[in-house]
Amino acid sequence: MSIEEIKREVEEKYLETLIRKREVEEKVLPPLPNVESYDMVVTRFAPNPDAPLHLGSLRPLILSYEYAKMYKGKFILRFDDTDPKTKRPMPEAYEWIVEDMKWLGIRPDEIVYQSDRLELYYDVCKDLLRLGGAYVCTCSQEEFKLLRDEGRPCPCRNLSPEEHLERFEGMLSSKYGEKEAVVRIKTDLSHPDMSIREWVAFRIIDVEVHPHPRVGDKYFVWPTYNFACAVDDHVLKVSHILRAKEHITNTIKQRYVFDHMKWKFPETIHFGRLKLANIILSKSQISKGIARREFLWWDDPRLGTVMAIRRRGILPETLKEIILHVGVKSSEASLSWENIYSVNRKYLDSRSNRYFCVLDPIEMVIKGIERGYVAKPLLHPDFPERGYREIRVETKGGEVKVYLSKRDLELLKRKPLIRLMSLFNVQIESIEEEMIVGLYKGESIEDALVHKAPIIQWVPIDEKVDVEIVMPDASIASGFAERSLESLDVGSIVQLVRVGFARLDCKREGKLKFYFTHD
RNA sequence: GCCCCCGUAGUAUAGCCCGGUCAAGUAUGCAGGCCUCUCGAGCCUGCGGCCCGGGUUCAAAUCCCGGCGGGGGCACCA
Repeated sequence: MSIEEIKREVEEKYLETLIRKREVEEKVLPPLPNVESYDMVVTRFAPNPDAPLHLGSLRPLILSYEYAKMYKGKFILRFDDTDPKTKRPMPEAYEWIVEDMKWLGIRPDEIVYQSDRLELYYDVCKDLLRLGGAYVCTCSQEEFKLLRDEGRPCPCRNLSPEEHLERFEGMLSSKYGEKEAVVRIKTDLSHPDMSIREWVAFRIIDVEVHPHPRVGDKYFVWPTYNFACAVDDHVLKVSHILRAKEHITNTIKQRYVFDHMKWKFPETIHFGRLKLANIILSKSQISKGIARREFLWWDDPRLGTVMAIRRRGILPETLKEIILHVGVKSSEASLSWENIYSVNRKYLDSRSNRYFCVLDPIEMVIKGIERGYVAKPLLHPDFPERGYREIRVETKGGEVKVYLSKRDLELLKRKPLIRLMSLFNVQIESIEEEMIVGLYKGESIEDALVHKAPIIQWVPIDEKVDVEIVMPDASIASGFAERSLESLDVGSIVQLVRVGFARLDCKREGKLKFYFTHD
């Protein structure tokens, strides 16, 4: 039996098993705990819309969504926008987040804005006040901290619920100014973590100075994240909270609200932080950079925002695969562009058609040609059925002129014979500063292979389109590409042969502007 | 300083709960080869790891203790 025959037989007999194996290998999320005790799995993603989504947000987002899908449950997008002052929401960010999610293929079953729900939080607060689970504290911050550090109650703590209810009404009717009164949740006064002791549930914000982008100055008593989050996780019937470990103390704080109210606390999974090596994620770093004009915008190619990587041609499948692979482990994971690229390349390779593009162009004259040529390179070498492009070269006085890339100059110096891909072979005669001279050496591909001639891309001198590529470091590479690219739709991702994958970002003034994806 | 978490190859992940089937699997990376009209993809081979030290046990990546290393939290932020 020849090798071919064996190969064929194996494929025929075991193809099914091979395919099945691949399916099994697909990453499956571990089951969620205690699913049986809920009517439905409900998860939520709760961003503060003070910036667009970034790679770090993807772990809670994708995991929450995927788990809801896995259990045919419900997935809620909740904007945690209860701080008009220090983490003031960006009006545009609400839209951006929805758009980025849509691009990721994630459609929430419900969208909730916490800034619409202040009355609800007030109601729960009053219940809590009545129950003695919370109180209105009018101590100064300094006084309070002194007592707290010693594990002693402040003078407000033991006043009657009626008194606190009255004080709370006072807060709501602007009897107090900023920092003059807060609502505190009663906790273990001797809790080893100081921040947990008697944490703040409501504070007063001067909305004349800091209006909320959605509700303006309508409310000035704002719940803190921990209070609003606790109330909503219960009211929205969230069954499973998937959040990063940085939220562990918040989980402990929120549990006090549930305990006071006799609510059942959702199952909570804390996973480790996702660190992205050499990728800029920090909101403050980004907004400072934009203000200083170091970055173009939130989608600057150097940034790790979803907007940015999307513009560069990273696919949603890639991000999903990476997040599912990383999973829910409680240790930190550090990923780098390398990891993202290799997954993305896997998806991109079969989808992206091939085109020629030369960067830092240099002219080459090829002598000794009798007639004109039309090269017909395949759009994709693995899929001939997709067809080919036509690249025409004209001959004038026995000469053809094309552009090559200066990046190939070293290669040309080492190898006397080269092949212009899908066209013909050329013997290098001389290489000057701005001009290469070559001699036509026939069109046989076999010759080229025998001589191990490098096969390089090229662009005809009179049939070209200007191209600019925004590189990952935001620098711009420019050159020429074959004209068939002119009909490419904006947003398409192609492989520029021997350059790399790139996404067509826009067409402007006869110029094609790409964003470089990766090689 | 005080609380908490984590530690499998360069990176990520499986295994750890319920010790033996793990002389540790997978992906990526790196090295080499094959294939190919791309420096892409594919295929093949190789490199590389249970943080350290004790203990329990016939047997430990898996259980216990200690050390070391890494991370997080300590806001009227989310």
